[in-house]
Amino acid sequence: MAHDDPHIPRGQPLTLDCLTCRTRRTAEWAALSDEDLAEVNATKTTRRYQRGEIVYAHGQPCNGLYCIASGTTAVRRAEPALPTVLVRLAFAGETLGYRALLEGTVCAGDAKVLEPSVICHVELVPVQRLLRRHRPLVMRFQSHLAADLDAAEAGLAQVAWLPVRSRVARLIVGLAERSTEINGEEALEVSLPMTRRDMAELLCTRPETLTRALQSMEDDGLLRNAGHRLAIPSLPRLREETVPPPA
Amino acid sequence: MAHDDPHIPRGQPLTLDCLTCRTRRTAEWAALSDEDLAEVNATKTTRRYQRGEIVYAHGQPCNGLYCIASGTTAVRRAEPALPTVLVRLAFAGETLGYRALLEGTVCAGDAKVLEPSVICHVELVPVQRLLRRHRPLVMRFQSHLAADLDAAEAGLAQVAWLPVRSRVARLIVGLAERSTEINGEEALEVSLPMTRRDMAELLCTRPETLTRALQSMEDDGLLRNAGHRLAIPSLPRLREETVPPPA
DNA sequence: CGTCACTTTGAACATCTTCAAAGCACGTGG
DNA sequence: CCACGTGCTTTGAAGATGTTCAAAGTGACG
Repeated sequence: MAHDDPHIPRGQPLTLDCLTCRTRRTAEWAALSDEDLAEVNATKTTRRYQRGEIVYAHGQPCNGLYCIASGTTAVRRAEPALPTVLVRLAFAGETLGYRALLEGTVCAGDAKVLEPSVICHVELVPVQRLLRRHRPLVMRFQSHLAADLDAAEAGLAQVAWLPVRSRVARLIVGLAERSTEINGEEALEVSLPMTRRDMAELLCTRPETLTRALQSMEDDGLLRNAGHRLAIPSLPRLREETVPPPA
Repeated sequence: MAHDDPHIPRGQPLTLDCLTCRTRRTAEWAALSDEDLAEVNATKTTRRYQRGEIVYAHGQPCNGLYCIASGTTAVRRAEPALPTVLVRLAFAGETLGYRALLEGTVCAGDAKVLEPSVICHVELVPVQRLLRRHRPLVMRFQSHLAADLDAAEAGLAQVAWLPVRSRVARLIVGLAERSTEINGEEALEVSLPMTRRDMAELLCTRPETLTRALQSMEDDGLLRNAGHRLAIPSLPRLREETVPPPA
């Protein structure tokens, strides 16, 4: 897979209506009235992204917002003199690039699409105009900031106290909870739309260590079919792995 | 030292004027006019805190804001089923507890004073009133949120890519930069107002590992006098330690 | 069907953690 | 004023955990 190939043909533009978007109620834009949203809708552009395409790049000046209609993207963070690190995944309904916009800074990292996605782009100026007159929208973005901070701090807590195996378990449980409505004891599947390298970065470890952790969990019957799609025989049993080991 | 003793006598109240506060220009309140600030000043209370005193505790409903007039406090984060972790230090001029206030949640962790401090408390209601009518103040808090997120993500990047020794170097360089105006090649001192345990948590490691890292840096002539106050013979040389080791 | 990237495996090694014990520093009470 | 207790820090040794490098598998896609 042409993971880092910059020559991927760009997807075709397509049309999509904010007012009837699947994410209408979850995205930041839920704070807007139909009229205001129509304004966003009129100025936005939509296109398909293939796996591996860059949404925005580190150091790039903010040129608006990106709203994920469908798909998953990896949000990386660049730190001077260090390789970038994958800090979080963004799913359908989430808005990308909002921090650079709110703070008037350049992008602090990269956003790269993990699976074929549809992403809308809203120009800088219309958003700024809306933010100026629309308090609830500001509050929504503020909440997003708070949620991201929360997640980042939770990540630090986990790295500080948990071994790799437990962190893997937490990631999988989290994805399982988000991907399906859980039905008690039933077996369920979860897809990992990222490479082992990405997943390793998200967990602050290396791909080899991650493989071994997954392997050991499979040996213990906590997982099956360790590829990019894995089955969970018992979510409760997997959950037991999310706390520090007893010893 | 009565680190965890809840029976520490509470410091005496004292008066302090926001308008002439040393942090007038740096704190969030810099966004306010003299008139608005006078309103804060009228309703706030000020008191001294001793080392070890709790400013706010995990799970506690938000009862306003805490503004550090002087001193340093440790901000911890609680994650279910895990010990709390020290996620950042807050210095004079910083406001504590703002996230719970903005988001209307309970406190996500504890804030504990590290050295004798003076901290003002502003009641919930006056702040909410100000936030409702004062855009720039909202933006200031938003920026604080963004800065904290930035720091948390930087922390993740460092844990992901750097060994303990480099992380220690980064922490010390950061403290050195914040504590004094740097004068080129000169030797300088930096105080560590926290225990080895706290510092270890901040770096996502254990106290023993931290001690050994400091020891090895002292052996290499990068530090001297490794107690709670340490001297830096050459900041540039220490800076070299903040990048991944060559091998 | 060959290529290329990703994944897995193995073995050696480095780093970090754990547990136990000794050394210090400071405040308390005799 | 000194002795003692308590908690923090340091040290040591052993072992677990995680990393690195190299090489062999695997799978997708041209």
